[in-house]
Parts: sequence; C-alpha cells; structure tokens
Amino acid sequence: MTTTRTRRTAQGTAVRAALDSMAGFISAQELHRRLSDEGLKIGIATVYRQLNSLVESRDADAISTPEGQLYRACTDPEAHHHHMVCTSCGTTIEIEPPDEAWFAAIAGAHRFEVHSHTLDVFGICADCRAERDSRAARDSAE
Amino acid sequence: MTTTRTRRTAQGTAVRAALDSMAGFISAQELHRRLSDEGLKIGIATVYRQLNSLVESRDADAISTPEGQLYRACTDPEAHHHHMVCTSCGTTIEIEPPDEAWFAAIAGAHRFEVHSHTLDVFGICADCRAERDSRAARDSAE
DNA sequence: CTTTTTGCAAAACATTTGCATGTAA
DNA sequence: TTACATGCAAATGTTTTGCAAAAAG
Repeated sequence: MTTTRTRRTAQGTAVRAALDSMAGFISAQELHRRLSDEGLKIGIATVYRQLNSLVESRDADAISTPEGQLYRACTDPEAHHHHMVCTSCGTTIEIEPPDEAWFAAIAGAHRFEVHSHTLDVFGICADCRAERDSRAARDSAE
Repeated sequence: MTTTRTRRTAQGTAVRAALDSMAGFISAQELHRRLSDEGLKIGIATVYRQLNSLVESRDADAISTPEGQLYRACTDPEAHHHHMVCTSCGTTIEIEPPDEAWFAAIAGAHRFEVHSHTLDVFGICADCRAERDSRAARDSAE
C-alpha cells in the first residue's frame, strides 16, 4: 500500500504563507486578490481548495459571516479558536473562554452532548477607536 | 406628519407565525418551502424581506452558517441570543452566558470596544442521544 | 510515467433588487 | 385613492465542480 501524499506546489505554499502572515481573518476572495496582486498566478478555485484543505487538516479555522466564510491560520490546532475581531481593521486576538468547564456545565444541565461551540467577540480595537475619536473631535470642531 | 406603519398581509403573518411555531433555527429557503407546501402563495423574495425586517425589529435573530443564514423567533428582544443547538433535530435552547461581565472584562483587557458577540453551542440533545444509543446497542447486538 | 493540482469556465446556491401590479388602510 | 408589500425575474456574490492541461514526485 502506497500512502497518498500531498504535493508541494507554489500555490499551496503561497496560500499557507499568506494566511500565516495575516493578523486577522480574511475571505477567500480577498486572499485571492492579494496573491494575484503580488503577481502569483493562481485561480480562485485553487484558493478555495487550499483553504478548505487547511481547515480540514485543522491548520486553519473559519468563521461564518453574512458575507461568507473568513479564514485564519490556526496557531494551536488543539485550542478552541475563540476570537475578538476588530470590525474596522480586521485585527484578530485569540481569547480564552471564561471557563471551559462552563460549557460542560450548561450542557449537562440540558443533558446535551456538546460537539462544538463558537464564541466570538466583535468590536473596535484600541487603535481604530483612537483614530475614530480623533476624527470625531476634528469634525465637531470645524 | 403621518407615521409610516407596517401593513398586515397574509405573507407577513404567515412568516411570523411559522417562525414562532418553530423549535429551532430555519433557513429562509426551508421556510419558503414549508409555507409553499402549505398552499400559501408567497415568493422567496418576500420571505427574505419579512425575515430581514423581523431581525431588524429584533423580533427574530439570525446566525450565520456555511450554508447561509438561519433564523429564529426571538422570545426576549432584550436578551443576548445565545443558543444550544441540537445538530440532529434542530431543537434550540436559549442559554445564559456565563457572565456578561466577562465580555466587558476581556474587552477591557485588550482595550476593545465591544459591539456584539456570539456564543453558540452545538451538539446532540438528550432525546437524539438516547435514540442514537439505542440504535447503536441494537446494531452491535445483531 | 502516474497521479495530484491547477485554471478556467460553467454550475450551483443564497440573497438582493428593479419594477409593474396587487392590495391594505 | 395612495402608499406599501408582493411576485417575478434578473442581477449579485460566494463557493463548488467538471475537465483538460500542467506539474510534482
């Protein structure tokens, strides 16, 4: 039996590298745009295929938004992937859930067998807030 | 000044009623299918418009999944809308966050201004689990 | 060589929108 | 009557797929 192995390609490497160098979440479309702008020849279908395979292998994780899926490199494949996302600049901070035991407790109370959970916080980060506030101050002054 | 009021229509009433009678989340497509099956003449666009308006008025809330948006009637418009969803039968239980203060704390620690957050738990409810287990027992016995 | 990956275009879906028509109020 | 709501079809936008050609091993 010959084990099937995944081949190393320029496109695959680029997608992974791009995702790794990214501060926050990014959409497949946006990622494709950036790679193309850098001169890489890559099709949108390949970006989706690479991204899906990264998620599958738990090297990336995805969150769903009304505009589609957003992807991010996953530092610790064992971690639970909770994030605080700045809706202004896209910066993402990985956060710790209040207490993993809480999930077990609430599940037990309702006799649920928990398979997964989401916990994401959205807002404006300090930098964007500062920028926004200074702009507001300027505007109201004129 | 004449206040603009929302008119009562068969379609609007049906969407709201259907959502109210629903145990869990449902997609716009699925909801449209059911209403149509019941003989109601309603277009998919109207379902989307009604659903969006319910979300807007906070009478329903929505979650994003890879397959699209799922909607659910919202019992308490003031509540924070966290759910525990059975991925087998779709039943949804509204759950209380561990501690609303936690969100404020984590936000403060990273100097974020929080606008919204999600917290959803997915798994198998007691009933579905029992059913699954009995089936498993039966299968292993044959 | 053999098999996996790619690119492209077409397809499949979810959701929104323009507009003429229907219908509450 | 007079707006607002609807239905339909067309338009959007995202993600997937079929297939022949390119590339990895």
